[in-house]
Amino acid sequence: MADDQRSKNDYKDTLFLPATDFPMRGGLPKKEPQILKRWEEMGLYKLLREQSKGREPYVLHDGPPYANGHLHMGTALNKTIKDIIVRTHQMMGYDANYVPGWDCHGLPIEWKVEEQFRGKGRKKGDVPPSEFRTECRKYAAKWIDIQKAEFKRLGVVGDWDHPYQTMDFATEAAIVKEFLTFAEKGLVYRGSKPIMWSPVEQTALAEAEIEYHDHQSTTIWVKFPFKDAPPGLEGADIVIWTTTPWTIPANRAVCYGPGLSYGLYEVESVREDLDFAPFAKPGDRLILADKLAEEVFAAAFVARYKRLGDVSPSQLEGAKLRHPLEGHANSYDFDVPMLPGDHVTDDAGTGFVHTAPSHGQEDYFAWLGAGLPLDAIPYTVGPDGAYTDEAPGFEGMKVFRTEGKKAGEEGDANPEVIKALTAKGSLLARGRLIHSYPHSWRSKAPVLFRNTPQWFIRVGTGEGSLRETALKAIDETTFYPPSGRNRLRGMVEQRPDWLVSRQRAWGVPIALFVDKDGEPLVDADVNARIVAAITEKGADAWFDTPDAEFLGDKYDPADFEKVTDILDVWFDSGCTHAFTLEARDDLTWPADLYMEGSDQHRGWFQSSLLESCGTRGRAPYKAIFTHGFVMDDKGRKMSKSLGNTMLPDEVTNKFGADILRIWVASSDVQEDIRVGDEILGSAVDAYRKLRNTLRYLLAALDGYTEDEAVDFGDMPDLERYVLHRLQEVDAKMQASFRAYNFKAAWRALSEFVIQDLSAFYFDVRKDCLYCDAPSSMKRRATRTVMATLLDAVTRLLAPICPFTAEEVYDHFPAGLGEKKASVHLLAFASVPETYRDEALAERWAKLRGIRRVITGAIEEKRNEKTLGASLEAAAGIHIEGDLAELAKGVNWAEIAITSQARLGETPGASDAFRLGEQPGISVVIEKAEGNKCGRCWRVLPEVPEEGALCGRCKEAVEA
RNA sequence: GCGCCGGUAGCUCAGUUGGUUAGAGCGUACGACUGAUAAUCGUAAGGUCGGAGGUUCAAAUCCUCCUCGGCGCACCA
Repeated sequence: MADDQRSKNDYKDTLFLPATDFPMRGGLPKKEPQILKRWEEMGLYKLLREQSKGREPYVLHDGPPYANGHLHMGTALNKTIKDIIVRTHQMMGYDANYVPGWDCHGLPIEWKVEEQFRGKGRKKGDVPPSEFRTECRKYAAKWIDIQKAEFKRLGVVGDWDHPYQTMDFATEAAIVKEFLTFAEKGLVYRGSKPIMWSPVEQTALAEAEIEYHDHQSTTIWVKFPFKDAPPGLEGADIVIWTTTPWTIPANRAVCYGPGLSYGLYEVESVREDLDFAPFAKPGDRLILADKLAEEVFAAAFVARYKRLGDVSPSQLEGAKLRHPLEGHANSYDFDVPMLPGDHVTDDAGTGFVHTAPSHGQEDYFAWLGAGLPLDAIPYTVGPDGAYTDEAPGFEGMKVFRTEGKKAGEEGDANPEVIKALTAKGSLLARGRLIHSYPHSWRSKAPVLFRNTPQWFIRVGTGEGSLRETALKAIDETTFYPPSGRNRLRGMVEQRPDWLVSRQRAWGVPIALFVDKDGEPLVDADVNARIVAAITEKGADAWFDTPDAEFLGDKYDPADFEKVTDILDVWFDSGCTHAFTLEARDDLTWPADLYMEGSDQHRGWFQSSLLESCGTRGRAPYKAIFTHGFVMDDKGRKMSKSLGNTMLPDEVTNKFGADILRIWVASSDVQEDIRVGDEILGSAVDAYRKLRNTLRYLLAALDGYTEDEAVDFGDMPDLERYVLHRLQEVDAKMQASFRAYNFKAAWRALSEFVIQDLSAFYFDVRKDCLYCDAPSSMKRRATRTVMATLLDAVTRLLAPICPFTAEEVYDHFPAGLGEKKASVHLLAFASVPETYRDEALAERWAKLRGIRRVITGAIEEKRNEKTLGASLEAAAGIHIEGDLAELAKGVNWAEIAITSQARLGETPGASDAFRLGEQPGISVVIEKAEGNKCGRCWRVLPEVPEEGALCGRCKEAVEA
């Protein structure tokens, strides 16, 4: 026994066992930062650009993330996909330059900075705007630095030293210039729109700045007489109900529901058990929704009433009413049209909706939808919540108090309006209601919808409109997936004009002067001075520079008003193509691709489209790719409250960026994708398998040089088959990369590596590799193929796992492959088309089918405990039909890793092993006869005694 | 509520113009090896293709409804 042991070890030294210092385990969390550092030091990005000078450009234009907060899985997904796209195109031979960018302006940063100031005991109103903006700028810059480091950690390659930032002075100026181009084209106009307004803080509020609290409102039922009553409705009044009496002076229409059932009612008697006289009088004729009549009469203290007949909505069509305040302060003597509206229901109220287009979204749209003019909408309430002179008779009265301890409480407006209505006899009833009402989350005071002047970009409709240009541009764009086209198209078809003004501080100014008629001044010289000033000093220049300096000698500042609103941040990001793609020499316009989450159909894809179509007549992109959102492992949205969140940082720290990237590459990113421990676990498993296979290749190729290489024509069938498969996989992967179908590429790669290489080719060739003499043609052919595999697979892996590919490349045998400073400076390998041999592939597919029967037969013996290693076996194979011819001349012992094999013998009777899926093949496994070769472990009759050498090994050892 | 997208084994994905018993890899179980060894190899068990109707000789695939989930729906990036 001791002797056997020794001789075994002796022969072990004569084997050519794999050797490499490439570690089995990646240790990615530690190793990746080191590799990153090296790339940084060698200036990889710069080397890439220098090397690809003159190549056809491929431009993926980065949609800017918001410069606030750490990365989440969604941003990591986004940047990883982009990086894979950029890297694959670079390796396919393009100059794929990637310039990342950031969106810096906007409300979320304002909030954070306000918070900072409040922390120091300063209110926003106390901080000079320029100081406030400086702080916003600092805040954004801080997060850009943090995010930049986080993006780099994911392995994203790009011009991180020169990203674009929407807050750069030159960029702010460029955005202003773009906006002024719209103005020059006559596409900018001042309109009007009701927005949430806090009179206490005198600011517009976003939906997210609103919270809802119970609020007690005075409700009123108001009668509107007909101007010319439709036949049969003479003397009847339309009744509305409202919780905001103060909006009555702004009333301009009454909406009815075209699908509701209405009736004409008459009051017969009122209650007499009261200590006051109800407003309603016997004989009053009222029109009400049938479902609500009873309720209304109860509120009006009507004791008895009768229904006189139906009122069909069609009778109301086109009817005109008189304002309930008609004659008050000698005013309100205009027609109040009745408008159909689907928003009108008979769930509450009267079935008629008091419509004040300056105080409600639905009112506003009902008004515009009826084709009524924007400029007929009054501004009845000012910034302080007080009536303006467009509310005659109520000027200066406040809806809510805005000063002192009682700020937020009801002002004079409601009581005064009610008084006036009562005087006119227009009031039918009044009451109180506690209901949920929007309040400012800062001051907790109630807010109101207030009509304010706003700036719009005209999208328009029909020939020559921006909408038409945009729709045409959508037709000319390629969408991945194709359904994106309809989605974007639908949104562009539906959307209203682009509201671009915001009453905020942190953003690019709407740098316009408005004349006395409300028209923007369009003058090239003035605009040039504005752009020059902002280029030099940023947005502050617009606010701080005296008007005269911009207006020059031609205009009198007294004739113009300076707009102090800022631009919608979507306009900023809509301009990235202009100030990045167009402005930089190392990029091209339009972009080959915009790649973002599907939410950007409504965001950046659209704002960029409109901006570019308005100024340049076409889309700034040739194609759009959309990805889905990151969900938890059950497909649910991630949220802090559910506790199912995961951060990219946790993934890279625990597993490494390459693992995160495999997760991305193996998922269907065009849909929502899931992430969780199990899912990342499979990415880790896949990684391990891949890494080990590459490690095996490195080890098998220890000491390999080109001198050893064998010509394709001189290779055994098996080698040619493997090269065929490599060619197939390479072609498939590159085609998939081109179509942005990474999961197909990943699948092709991992199935090839696992099934064809690890489980088949390597296993079969192990004996040859370890035991044959280095001079043997077969062994040389094997190593030639393995060298080709290592080179090609490493390159194919590089865009997906840039860190590991680099590590593998570092360990390449000295005599192998193209030498560059980094694997990322290489192109994909050119696997020759001549490797393709479909007939050979078909043959091997069948041979592998036969092999499966043999392995199955061996397994059966193992289960019977009569066999351990497959080398203990001798296979007796019988094949019927066409397959028999095919199997001839194949070294089955080698292919099936048995010691011996005989083909074509009479099938073993009933005990022969068969597989249902491989009909006509039967295999009998027996113990191989002979002795075990002490070196290669095959059991052969030629081996004189147990542990001695077989003929092949003897030669190899002696050579 | 409205618009768009999706639901195939525990997980990630294939399923070509509707056409044999719906596939692969991973994971799992069991086993082998101990010369890829915290690796490698083998075998096996897993699916009423979200549900219900319908069209058809034939449906994961086409139609309708339902259900579950996602994105968007104007001061929010």
